Parts: sequence; structure tokens; C-alpha cells
Amino acid sequence: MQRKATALDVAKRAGVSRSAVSLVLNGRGDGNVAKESQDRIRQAAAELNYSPNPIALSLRNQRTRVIGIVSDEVVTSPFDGNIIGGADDVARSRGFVTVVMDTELDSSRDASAVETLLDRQVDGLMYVTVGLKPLDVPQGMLRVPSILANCIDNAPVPRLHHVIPDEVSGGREATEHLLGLGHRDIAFLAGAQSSPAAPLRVQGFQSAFSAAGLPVRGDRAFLAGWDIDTGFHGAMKLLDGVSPAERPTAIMCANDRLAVGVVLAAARLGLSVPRDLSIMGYDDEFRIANTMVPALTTMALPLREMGAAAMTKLLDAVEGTVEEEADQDAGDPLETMVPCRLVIRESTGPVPPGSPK
Amino acid sequence: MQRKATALDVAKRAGVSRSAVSLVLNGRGDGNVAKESQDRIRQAAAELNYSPNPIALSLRNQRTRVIGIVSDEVVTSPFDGNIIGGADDVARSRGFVTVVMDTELDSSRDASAVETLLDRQVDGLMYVTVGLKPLDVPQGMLRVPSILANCIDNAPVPRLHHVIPDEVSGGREATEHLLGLGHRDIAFLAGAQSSPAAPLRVQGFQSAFSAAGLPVRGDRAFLAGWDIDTGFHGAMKLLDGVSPAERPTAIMCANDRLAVGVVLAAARLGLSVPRDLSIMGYDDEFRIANTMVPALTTMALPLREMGAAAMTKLLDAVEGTVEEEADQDAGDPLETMVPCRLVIRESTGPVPPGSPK
DNA sequence: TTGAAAGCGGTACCAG
DNA sequence: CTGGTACCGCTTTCAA
Repeated sequence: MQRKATALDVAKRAGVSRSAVSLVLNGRGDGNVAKESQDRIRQAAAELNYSPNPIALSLRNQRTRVIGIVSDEVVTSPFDGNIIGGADDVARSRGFVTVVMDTELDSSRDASAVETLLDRQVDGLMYVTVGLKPLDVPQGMLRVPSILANCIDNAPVPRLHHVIPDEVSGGREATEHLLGLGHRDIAFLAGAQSSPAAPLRVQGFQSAFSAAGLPVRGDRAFLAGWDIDTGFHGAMKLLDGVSPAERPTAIMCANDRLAVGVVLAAARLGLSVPRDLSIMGYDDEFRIANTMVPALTTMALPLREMGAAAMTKLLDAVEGTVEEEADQDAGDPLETMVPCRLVIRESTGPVPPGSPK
Repeated sequence: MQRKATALDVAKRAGVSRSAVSLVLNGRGDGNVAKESQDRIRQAAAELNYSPNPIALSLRNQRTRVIGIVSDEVVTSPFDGNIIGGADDVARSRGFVTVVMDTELDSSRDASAVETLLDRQVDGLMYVTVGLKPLDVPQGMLRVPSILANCIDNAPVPRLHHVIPDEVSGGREATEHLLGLGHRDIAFLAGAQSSPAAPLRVQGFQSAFSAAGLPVRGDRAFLAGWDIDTGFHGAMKLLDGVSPAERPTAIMCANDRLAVGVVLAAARLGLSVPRDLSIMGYDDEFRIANTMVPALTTMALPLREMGAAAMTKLLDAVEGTVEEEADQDAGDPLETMVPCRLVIRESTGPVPPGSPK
């Protein structure tokens, strides 16, 4: 492996000094270097396939054009990887590189991950979580421009901007979709209390009823969990041995896995979906929602958009002018909400004709 | 954010030269620096919370203690993230940092990701894929110690070591589990042709029959796809309207999602699992296999072990002595196979008593 | 218009 | 045992 060409190599080949090379290649040649030399330099650089050494650049400039992304478990869990995908798209398009460190839910590793990244002089930091959650922001994140994606600064007075999905309107629009199909008795398997997303979606669920002038049945929302078995057992409780008049005509789920469990329960009970029962998912989980039988109608989380929005905001701060701090205290609400997207597939349909309500 | 302490700051505070600081802090103080000075230096370093600047170190040493991990879609897809988790564990424990770049299946980004990483002077590279597959190794990977995890050098004569799961014995042991339960008519939804894993698992499937002295029914293995709907439709074809005598008593699946589809089909048809039909998955996908109803018996992919094995091998080369190249040509088979693990849960059971075969 | 030199933060060699 | 100095690769200032 022969060594890479350096600016000195280029200078020698072009018969000029290193400084000239630097000036020309950084676009400040005009007015400083003779046109002729400029051409020779550019040609020499091309011939040697020269590109400046990023490490030397970092040492010199004290900026690395690297953004550190810390995640709780985005890499190692099956969820929400597209937040990073969206963020990385934006970073690359603006000439930045992202490096990802996953702490695998070990919060004691948060601080050290941040310190490691800071040590390596990242120009900015992003923290990304699986599922909306409060975050004890590692101290180090306050020392460089930083942003939160899918999590919220868990301090008395929040200091970091966050980008999150609009869960309330997600829950509301999902409910509206079902109301629009004529459903009036809708059950909601709303996930688990531990996630802040759950109550927000319930809130949207309820507000859709209110807005439609319908009574809200509080006893139709259940907090139990996020997995297939929870969906299955929840649905069995709602449907098995219950007279058709007492059964909900639709079940909304706080994620697609719950919906899988509900579909399974319906199959066991001989109920046809969506003819006898409509089922909604949430998340639009890749290769689950769209490949279920029937394919799930669901509320897609705007993962890529969230990542992109967060990275855009972060890079604006990194490259920004001096007065961004002042700005922030002024108009910036410290919060960006990205709307969810309704995806209609096959698991929802009109309320059964003879439905009693 | 006040600037971090440098070696010069420490030297001043301790009243010595930078060189002394360097020697002492790198353990080469004894015999070179007076005991007294050593103490002062160490104390000053502690007081200033000094740690050497990794960027300056990189520039100086031409080594960064960073390992670059390139993946096709491990970050952004829901699969195989634990390979990176296992690799990262090992790297951290040996004082290395990993940086991950995901190309999101855009193979034209492979080369540039590798070049970017190489530009930043990573000490080694690992390529990780979702699902076993052949890889057109980016040229750059040949310039530093490199290794492949879950993929195989797709060149006439392979140059890079790879770490892969032992799919043949995985397929065999899964089949043996079912044979041991008395099943003789076992169908196999074997994934899609496009993946090299599929034929290997089929091979294991067949070899289990041969080893048991049973005839192999080649018409019982199907290549169709990897998703829930494929499993569902495959199972319907095998079971729906087929007389019990003609039905397989067990269905093996090449991944857990196929198995979900099969369970769904069984529920539709009123078949009880595992009483009427045993179902096996593959992968032990997190929060799918263990939360299905019934929970899936499956063949777990050794993801963390693969990542750990690959990183161990890579770091040995990175830190290794001079003659590793020679070594390699000698005994090293360029391949590490990690065994899969049978996980028995609830979806498999003894063959139905009256079973005709 | 050009080149020499300093400095980013370290390490390592070599006189003293 | 100690401190001065060169060098890693690059940018930028300053004299010539």
C-alpha cells in the first residue's frame, strides 16, 4: 500500500510551494497565484489523485465535519433505523460524515459515548432513541451543537431542541379514519404506560370522538404492552365469547405487532378482516405492515423525515453564524413536530351493515 | 466551552518539558524521568483532567484505533443489528472505537464509504450484511486489515476472511428436531433463491433425512420468499382443502416471518398448533419469535457471536505482528463458521397420534 | 506572485 | 535525567 499523495507531492510535481497548492485547491488562487501555476497545480493534483488528509485538516481547523450520532438501541434493535437513514442522507449531502454509536440501552454508556465522540472533535451531536421517550441528556451534549431525535430533554427546563412525531394528531387521524368508515365502537390497544407516546395517542383517540360529537368511552382504551402476544390476548378478551352486539367493530393498535396479534386472534375466532372486524396498526413497520395478510392499514411514523429534519437543524447550527444562541431564546420553540402519515391497506373497511350502534 | 488541557499545559504546571509529560504518561518514565517529576506530572495531569488529543495522536502515529464498519442495510433494516452489537463489544473492550456507515443497499456507495473511512485512517474495516450474501468487495478494503461478517468475497479467488453462520447444520438440526418428534412428512418454506442461505438450509434439511435413513422428498421444499404473506400463501397451498393424509405434519420455515404467516394460515383453517401442525421458524427474531402465539420454536442465528468473532479476528490482525500475511496463506482457511442454536418453544410438538405415515 | 515559517497537539530522538 | 527539536499534513500569515 503506497502512501497517499500529500500537498507537498503535488507542489513538487507542479514546481511550486505547498502554500500555492493549498490556496489554489481551496479556491483562493485568483489574485494570489499565477494562472499558469494554477493549471499546473490542478493537473498535478488530478494526476496524483490528491485529496487533503482529513486528520491533518481536523487538527489544523479544529473542526472535523463529523457528526456523532448516539442511540439507545437503534442499531441493535429492529426499530427506527430510518431515523438514522434520513439523518445520514442530509449529512452526506452537506459534506458531513456521521458516526454512529449504540449504547444498547445501557445508559451508563451514554456519557462515555459522548465523551469519546467529543474527544474526536465531532462538530455536532444527535441523540436518537427507539420510541419516543424522555432522555437524561449527557452533559457533554451541551458543549457542542446538539439535537434530539425521538426523545425529549428530561430536565426541569429543557435545553436541547427535539424532533418528534406528532403522536396526538397521529392518534386522532387514525381514529378519524375508522370513524369515517362508520365505526362507533372502537377499542384501542394503546401500548404500555412506560412510553410517553401511549397517552398522547390516547389523547388523539379521544379528541377524534369529541370532535365528531360522539361520547368518549374511556373503558375502550387499554394499556398493556407492545408485542404480538399482548395484541392476541387483548383481542381475545374483547372478542372471545362476547356477543356481536357487545363487540367492538374495530380495534386500533398502538403498533403493528399488536395488530398482528389481533389479526391472529380474529383468525382463531373465525372472524373475517375487515368484513367482521377492522384492524389498524401504527408505525408502518417495514415488511410487517405491508406483508401481513391482510395487509395492515396503519399510521406511518415519519422516521426518515424526522432524521432529516433533525440533521438539517443541527447542521444549520453547526455551520451557523454567531448569533444563533440569541436567536434560539427568541422565536425557536425548541420543538419540531413531524406529522404521521395514514397508510390505507386492507385491514380496515366499512362497519358491518347490521352493526347495532 | 473552555479549551481542553494540552500536554504543554501539564508540562507548565508541573514545571517540566512536554517530552517528559509524554514519557511519563505513556509509562516510559522510569529510567528517563526523576521520580519526583513523575509524581508532579501525574498530579498536574489529573488536576487538569488531561487526556491526549486523539486527532493529534492519529496524525502523529498514523493509526487511529478506529474500526470502520460498513453495512449494506444493517442500521436501517430491522435485521441483524446484533452483529454490530457483538462486534462493538469486542472493539470497546480492546480500546477501539467503531464507526458505522450504512449504504442502504446502494452498492455504488460502498466504495465511497470505504474511501471515506480510509481517508480518516481507520485501522481496519469490517463489512456486515443483512442475510448471508456474496459481496463485491470494495477495492479499498484490501489496503487495510479487513474482514467480512455474514457475507462472502465474491471473487474468483477470495481474499478476505469471512465469518458466517453454519447454515447447513442449522437446517439439519432444525430438521432433526422435527424428526425427533416423530414427524416424517415435513414441508420446508425455504426462502428465496436469491439468498445463498436458502440452498444451504435445504441441503441440511435433506441431509437430516438421509442420515436418518429416510427418503428425501424433494418436492417438499419450496423457494418463494421471506415474508409473512409468502408463509401464509405457502401454507394455504399445503393445507387448504388437502386431506389430512396428504398434509405435512410439520412446516419448517427459513425465517420467523414465514412462520408467522404459517401460524396465521393454520388459525384460519382451524388447525391447532402444535397439536395438529408443528411449525418451526428460523432466526429467532427479537420480539417476534418469542412473542408469537404460540411462541415459535426456531433456529437462532448466532449474530452477536458472529460479530464478536469477526472483530476479534480483525483486531488480532490490526494489532498483529509482521508475519500475519504469511500465516494466512498457511493454515488459515479464510472462513469461520459459527453454529446456530436451536431454541425450543411452543410451536412444535409430537406428531399427531393417528398420523398415517 | 511566491515561498518561508508558524502552529494545531503529540511523540520520539538526541544532544547536553 | 532532561529539554530542545523535528515531524505528522495542512492552512495562513507575512516577507521578499
